[in-house]
Amino acid sequence: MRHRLKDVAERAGVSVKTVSNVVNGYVHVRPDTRARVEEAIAELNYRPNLSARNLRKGRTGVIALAVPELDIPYFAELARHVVTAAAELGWTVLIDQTGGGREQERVVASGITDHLIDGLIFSPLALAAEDLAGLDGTPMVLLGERVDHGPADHVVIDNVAAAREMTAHLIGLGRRRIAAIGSQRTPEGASARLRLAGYTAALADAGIDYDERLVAPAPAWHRADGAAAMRGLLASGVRPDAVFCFNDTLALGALRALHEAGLRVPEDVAVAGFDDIEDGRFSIPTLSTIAPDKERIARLAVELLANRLDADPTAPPQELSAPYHLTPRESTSAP
Amino acid sequence: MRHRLKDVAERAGVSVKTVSNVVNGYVHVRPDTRARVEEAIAELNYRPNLSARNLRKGRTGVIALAVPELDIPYFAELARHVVTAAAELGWTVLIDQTGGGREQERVVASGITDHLIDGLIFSPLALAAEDLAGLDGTPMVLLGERVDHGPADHVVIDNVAAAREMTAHLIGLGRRRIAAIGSQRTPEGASARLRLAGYTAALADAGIDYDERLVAPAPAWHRADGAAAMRGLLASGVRPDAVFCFNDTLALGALRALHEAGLRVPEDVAVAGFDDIEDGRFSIPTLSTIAPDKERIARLAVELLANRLDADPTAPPQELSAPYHLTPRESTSAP
DNA sequence: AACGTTGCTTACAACGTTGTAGAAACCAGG
DNA sequence: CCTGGTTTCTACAACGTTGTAAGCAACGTT
Repeated sequence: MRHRLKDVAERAGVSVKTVSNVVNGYVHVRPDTRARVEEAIAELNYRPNLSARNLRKGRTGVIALAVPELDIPYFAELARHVVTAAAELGWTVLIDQTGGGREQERVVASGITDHLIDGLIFSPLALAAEDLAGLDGTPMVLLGERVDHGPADHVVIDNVAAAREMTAHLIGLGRRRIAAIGSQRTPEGASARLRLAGYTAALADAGIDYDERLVAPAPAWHRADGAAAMRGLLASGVRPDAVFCFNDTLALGALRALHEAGLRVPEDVAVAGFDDIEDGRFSIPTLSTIAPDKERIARLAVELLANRLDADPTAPPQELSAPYHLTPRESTSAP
Repeated sequence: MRHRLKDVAERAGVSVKTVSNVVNGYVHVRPDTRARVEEAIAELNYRPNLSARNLRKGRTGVIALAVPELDIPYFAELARHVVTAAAELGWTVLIDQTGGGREQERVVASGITDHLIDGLIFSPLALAAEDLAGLDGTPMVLLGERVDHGPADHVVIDNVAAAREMTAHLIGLGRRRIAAIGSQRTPEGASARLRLAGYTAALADAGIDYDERLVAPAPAWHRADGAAAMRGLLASGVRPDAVFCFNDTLALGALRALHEAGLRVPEDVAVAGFDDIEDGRFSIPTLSTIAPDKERIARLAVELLANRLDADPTAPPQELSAPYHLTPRESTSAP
């Protein structure tokens, strides 16, 4: 049923290698030979066996993208861009879902690199630098937070600056009791730490005292966590007039909790998020956010990988920064 | 840098095949030999070359999941479940994004099956039965709409019954002018046709006349399309007291448009969706929806694939049905 | 006529793995 | 110590592809 080069060769009356040459677009093939071969290929509906080709070439044409969870919209949107950018280079993307635990991420980082993929784009939550030490072979690009001076390329955005800018935006609306949702004390919370740092820096810039009671932790960054954190803040009796959520799903949860509490957004409480996911453009109210250039992030990651594959694989790791911009919407509009 | 069976064999002082036997858990290996080999494997950090193994075995351990768009939450959630179900069988999932066009889907259906994957789970939008004819080899499971009596297994939910049930639910609230958003006349719109059929059936059941002006098409099923369709309905002067959207993202867009028009949900207009995506549990108001059992769908699909791979590959195609249930939330609560 | 040059094609080996078949070592029972 | 059976191990070939090197025409140049 499934044909091989040999079958095509017999049918066209040429050698196996000539068929291979036609398939690979080698120039020195007589037009009539090429035509005969192509005809045979079409008749047999021949398709190359990629495993064999990979074995021979040492390349698979497949890269992996590992993200914590696909149904977090940010990662899904990112995945789309990575798939698109990779397709332009003729690569297929194998998407892996780590679940975000450190152990699972370690498995992905070390395990999946089994010759099946040429490279890995990895958006880790929990992974530490030492987990990456001694990984042989497969080139890797890290997305998001720096795994401090790890041995791999990475693409980041300036979380501190972005968080600071968003907090300053809230202050600019005249808000003074600005809560933050999403802090994390675990080692996994690298993004949380940086965004918190931006938040406190902006408060300091404006001469506003940091109030610990206004900072709510969130174990994960799902809608439910945002809603729970917001309810917690309201129940504790602090009365924020603005909330900076460390990502958009948290913010959507917070919007929901505020709605349930009968508070108006932005009149009573302004709400800001981070990530610019599609939902935020249609939520009620629409959500102000930090919009990282996801397409750029994806493209840079793919290019870094391509570089490491084609050029010097031993070059020192690079860190590239992707742009973002603050996108104000209804949830922080002036009343 | 990267080691082969041969390297391990030399280090352990045994033949290549013995190492292979150890790696594959073959029983008749003396404990001390096994120990020596395992030690060598550990020292060299040996990992099998999957391309070579695949070439030899004719299996890759990879299945593909092809969906139109990853950043449509329904597909992202589905993808998560498929990845989880496949992992239990030791399979890796390669996720492919077709974009939903017929030509692209045809390429995926015929092209990706290039020996790189053992099977394909495919959620097509546009694909027609004739595109699947004459696909050799790779087993495929279709999700969602039946490609009429195509040559492949598929997992469906009863769209007509579900849509009918939801429409009846709206009628049960006392609504009589019930709009539908999401109809499509293109051949791609198989889901749209079935859900529309359920809608009209429910109207007929209740003795309500079908009013064409209440049915709004949507080229795609994104939030923006839902919002646009809703605005269109309102602008046209029809005054629906309920809207059944053919999926949740359309419904979220419709909620937004209603909000902008100053209409209250559910007091003025009840809104219902389909798919039960996470957003709908936190939107304002929360969204009534049809909740298909996504986990079940994923599991059935993976099992069908496993069956076809391990058991009789020539068995006649099966069609399995997954359950769903109507989940009422705020957007259709009694005023 | 002998010579390189170029264009086209081919035989062979190799990529790293595992199935097959069989050799070697071991064991138990006579 | 031999016999027959089991356990343990190995040599070889094969999976389908492509790189290498080399062969064979056909050509134009000396």
